[in-house]
Amino acid sequence: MIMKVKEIAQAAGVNPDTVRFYTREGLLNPTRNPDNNYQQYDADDLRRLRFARKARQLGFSLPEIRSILDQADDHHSPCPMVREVFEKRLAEVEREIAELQQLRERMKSALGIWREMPDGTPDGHTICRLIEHWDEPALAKETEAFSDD
Amino acid sequence: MIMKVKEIAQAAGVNPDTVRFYTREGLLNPTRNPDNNYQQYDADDLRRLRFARKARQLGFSLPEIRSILDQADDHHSPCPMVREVFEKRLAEVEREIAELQQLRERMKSALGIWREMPDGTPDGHTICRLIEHWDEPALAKETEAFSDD
DNA sequence: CTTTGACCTGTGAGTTGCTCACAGGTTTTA
DNA sequence: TAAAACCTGTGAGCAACTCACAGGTCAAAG
Repeated sequence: MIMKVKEIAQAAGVNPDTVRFYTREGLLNPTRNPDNNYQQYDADDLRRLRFARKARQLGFSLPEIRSILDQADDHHSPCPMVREVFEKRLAEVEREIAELQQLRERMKSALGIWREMPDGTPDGHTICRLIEHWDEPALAKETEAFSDD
Repeated sequence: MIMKVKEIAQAAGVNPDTVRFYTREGLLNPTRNPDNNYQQYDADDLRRLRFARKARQLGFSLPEIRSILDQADDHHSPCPMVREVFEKRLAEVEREIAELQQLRERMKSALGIWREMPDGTPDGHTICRLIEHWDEPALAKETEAFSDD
């Protein structure tokens, strides 16, 4: 089963330009139709493309995906690298969640405070002032020099 | 209190190049030292810079921050836009959290299944196969054409 | 048979928010 | 006085696409 760019793109639910991009990035290895120089993708390319998209959803980078795919090509035995990357990624996801949750709590409590303020719902100025006094959760190190205004 | 690039950068805990970048993006309005053409930042610039950094941590974009800052400059009365953007951003954060949590659960349960498999800890191949069969949580629409292999 | 429209080709630029490199001018320090 | 450390603007690079462009190809309609 051979497909042209638009066809494989449709089959995988992606933008044809993404297919072209993945092709030039070496994730897909289509052959050529010698008559017209068009790219010819087969079922294996489709599998690779779908794999790549799913791995992207998991947060793998394109170089990571490419090396996974390459090792699978080489029949290069089980690749422990894949598992390593997967667990590293899981840790990242958990860290991102924690950060975002912290952020959400701070935003929500800020909104709550504003709502309870005498003037009623918070206006823009109030919020600007609040952001100004937002505490930096990290990377506040050499902020001591030139002590504020 | 006048500061040069490196000084204000240090005071805000950012890279001097970020200061230069924000300056050319119009977030900071330093004056010039006519003697040597150096940029001169004052306490107000520092406030703007710190505000910008905090707003960035909340996920505001630079254009958003610039318009907030500009409206504050115009003494343009409380800007309801700010509040709108803030609440929009909060909603985004909550959506991101939900997505990441879903992702985490799927990754963890996958790892759990692998660990319980007869062969012991999952190898790369197993994981590759699992990623291949990962269900797409969304955007699976016209995936029907060219029904897989 | 030719035109039209939809597709294909590769390449280059735009997106976001920085960060770094470069080449040249200035100021400080030894 | 010369080297080190700073300043200047501009331009490129990062990730992962997305889109625009110019030109070639192909299927169907006139």
